[in-house]
Amino acid sequence: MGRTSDNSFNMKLEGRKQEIIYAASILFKEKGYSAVSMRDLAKALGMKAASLYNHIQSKQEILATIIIGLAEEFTTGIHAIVKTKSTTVEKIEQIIALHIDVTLRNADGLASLNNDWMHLEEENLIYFENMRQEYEEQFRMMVHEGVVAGELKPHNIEIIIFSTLSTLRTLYLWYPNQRHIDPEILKRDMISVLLKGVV
Amino acid sequence: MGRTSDNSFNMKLEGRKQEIIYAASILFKEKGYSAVSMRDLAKALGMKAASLYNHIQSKQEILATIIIGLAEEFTTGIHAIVKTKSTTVEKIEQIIALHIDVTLRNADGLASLNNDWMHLEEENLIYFENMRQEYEEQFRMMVHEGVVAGELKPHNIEIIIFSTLSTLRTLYLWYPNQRHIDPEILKRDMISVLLKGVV
DNA sequence: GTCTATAGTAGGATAGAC
DNA sequence: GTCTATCCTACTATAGAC
Repeated sequence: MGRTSDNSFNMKLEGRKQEIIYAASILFKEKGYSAVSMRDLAKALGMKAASLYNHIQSKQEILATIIIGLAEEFTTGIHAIVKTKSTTVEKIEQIIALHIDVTLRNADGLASLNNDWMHLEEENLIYFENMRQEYEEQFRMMVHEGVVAGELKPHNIEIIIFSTLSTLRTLYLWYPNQRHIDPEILKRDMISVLLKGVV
Repeated sequence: MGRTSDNSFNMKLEGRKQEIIYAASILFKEKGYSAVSMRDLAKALGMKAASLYNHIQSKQEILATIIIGLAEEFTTGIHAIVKTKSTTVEKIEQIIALHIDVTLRNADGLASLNNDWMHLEEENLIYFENMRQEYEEQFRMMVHEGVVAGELKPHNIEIIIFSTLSTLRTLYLWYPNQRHIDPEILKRDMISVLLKGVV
């Protein structure tokens, strides 16, 4: 499956295909990509496995569609944030908001992005790894500038990056159990906890 | 495989079995339990798949041995911490130290605990889920007491628990790339970042 | 304790009827 | 667009020689 030879990632998918991707996201979240069979997926949709192939080319295509679309959202998002003329703290606040927004929209898909990206193949694996590395690099530069400017405490930069990103990346596991929290209040509290601590 | 009918979890394993568990931990971390075959595992150990069964009963036993042992370490650890007559902040500091210690000792195994626990079967799945729930409950009570006593800021308790645990649970992914950091300095900085924030 | 050989099952994917 | 039937491969695990 070539990345440039189809249109799976950026445009809206036809109805049936979108249903398949959506059902797959849920199953992949529960058991992981490798443990979900095409028969499992078909059963969840009330059809037979063979019928899936009228809508998708392969199991691999489903995984790539889920992951690459989300990775591109994060890439686009952080580029927009970097460009703004904000303070470092404001930029980090916007990154927290970005993760919360994406999580609210597609928590299930984020499970695959976090746990099953290594099962991507060929160009998609490389493409994903490059996006992820670039994302971390943008974040790293941001934190570095914040420390130099005296906005952030002079902690080990890697620890700041790790502790912040690990929390944001795991939101997909936690938020579905906390739907009663208003998203705006969640953003405010998350910003407060991550930036100012709990003591 | 019954939990009480063998001694896999608490005592030291014979040499060859331990090598198998160790090699499996690494492979499970890289690709996940379901995507690692017994042939993959055997190849990593320079033997044939059939030979593995002279040392272990099933693939499932390997997973359970990895996960249950670690879960019991955390259970024992948090019970000891709860019993101490420390302030809440001191207890949280001890929990951070506990996670760092376990991660230093067995980062690979923690990948299975975090990502493949749902592939445990029967009693082991129930046993694990109970331990995990109890762990979170102990943590929750601790944070609650800290807020009531005025030691912790009156944030949403669930957000504090989530942000702290998500970072500690993801240490296994991060620490192997940061081996140059002295464990004691890591503990100190992690305590500072998680409790007092970065601003 | 390791091997070869293989049983028995389940996986992804395709062919062709309807 | 969905189905049944099936191909081919890969999986976990066992049997039995050495």
